[in-house]
Amino acid sequence: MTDPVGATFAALADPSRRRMLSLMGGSGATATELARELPITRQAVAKHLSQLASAGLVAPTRQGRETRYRITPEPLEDAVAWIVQAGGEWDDRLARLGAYVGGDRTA
Amino acid sequence: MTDPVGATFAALADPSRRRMLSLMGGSGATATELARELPITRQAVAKHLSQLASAGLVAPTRQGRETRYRITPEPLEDAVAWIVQAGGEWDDRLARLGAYVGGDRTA
DNA sequence: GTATAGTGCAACCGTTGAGTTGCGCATGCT
DNA sequence: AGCATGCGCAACTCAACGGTTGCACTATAC
Repeated sequence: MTDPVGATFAALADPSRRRMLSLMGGSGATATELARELPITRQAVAKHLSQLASAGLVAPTRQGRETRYRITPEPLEDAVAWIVQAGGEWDDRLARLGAYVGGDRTA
Repeated sequence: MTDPVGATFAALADPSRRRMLSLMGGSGATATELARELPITRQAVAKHLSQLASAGLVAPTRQGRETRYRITPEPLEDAVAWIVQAGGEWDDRLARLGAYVGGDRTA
C-alpha cells in the first residue's frame, strides 16, 4: 500500500465518501445508518467504508452486531501538508498554513 | 462542472499529476518539458494537463508554439478548507488550521 | 521553401471504480 | 426455538481512467 497521500486524495474524490465523512462526525456511524441518509444501497456504503478504511481515513469498532466507523484524522493532516508544501512557495495563504503543519513531505 | 472540491481531489489523486504540479512550480512548464521528466508519453502528459485545467488547478498560456501551464492556487485552498471543516471539530491541529482558512464549505 | 520542434485531436486497450442484486452468517430480542 | 436486524461476500453491469499509437496542424529555424 504505497502512496498514502494518493490514497487519501482518491478517497476524498468521491462525493458519497465525503458525505459519509461529514455525516459520521466525531461519534462515528454504522453502514446501515449511513445508508439511510444516502441515495445508495447499504452494500455500496460498505464498499465505500472499506475503501476509507484502506486509506486509513476511518477505523472500524465492532460492538455486538454493530460495526461503528470513526474518523482517523492523521491522513487528513498529511494531505493538507502535501498541498501546503506543493503550493506554499507561490501562494501566501497556503504558505501561512505551512507554518502550522510543518511537514516536509514530497510526492 | 459541479462539485469543484471533488474535481480537485480527483486531480490530486494521481501520482503523475501530483508530480507534475510539483515540477511546474511557480514558473510553470510545458507538456514536453514535463514528459521529459516523467516515465510516460507526452500525450499522456497532455491529457493529465487537460484534466488539471478542467479542475481549475492549472491555467494554460500560449506563447508562440509553446503552451506553458501554471498553477492556480484557489482550488487548493478550497480543498484545504473542506478538509478543515470536515475534520476540524474533533482534531486540534486541523481546527487551528481552520482559523487561517475560515471557509464554511460543506460537501 | 523545407525541415523540425511543439501542440492537438482521435481511436483503441486494459484496469479500476461505483453501483446493483442475491445470498449466507452472526447477533440480539421475545 | 424462531424471527428480525445488521454485516459480509460474490458476481455482474456500466462508465471512467491511464496509457498507448498514429496522424494532422502551427510556428520557428535554416
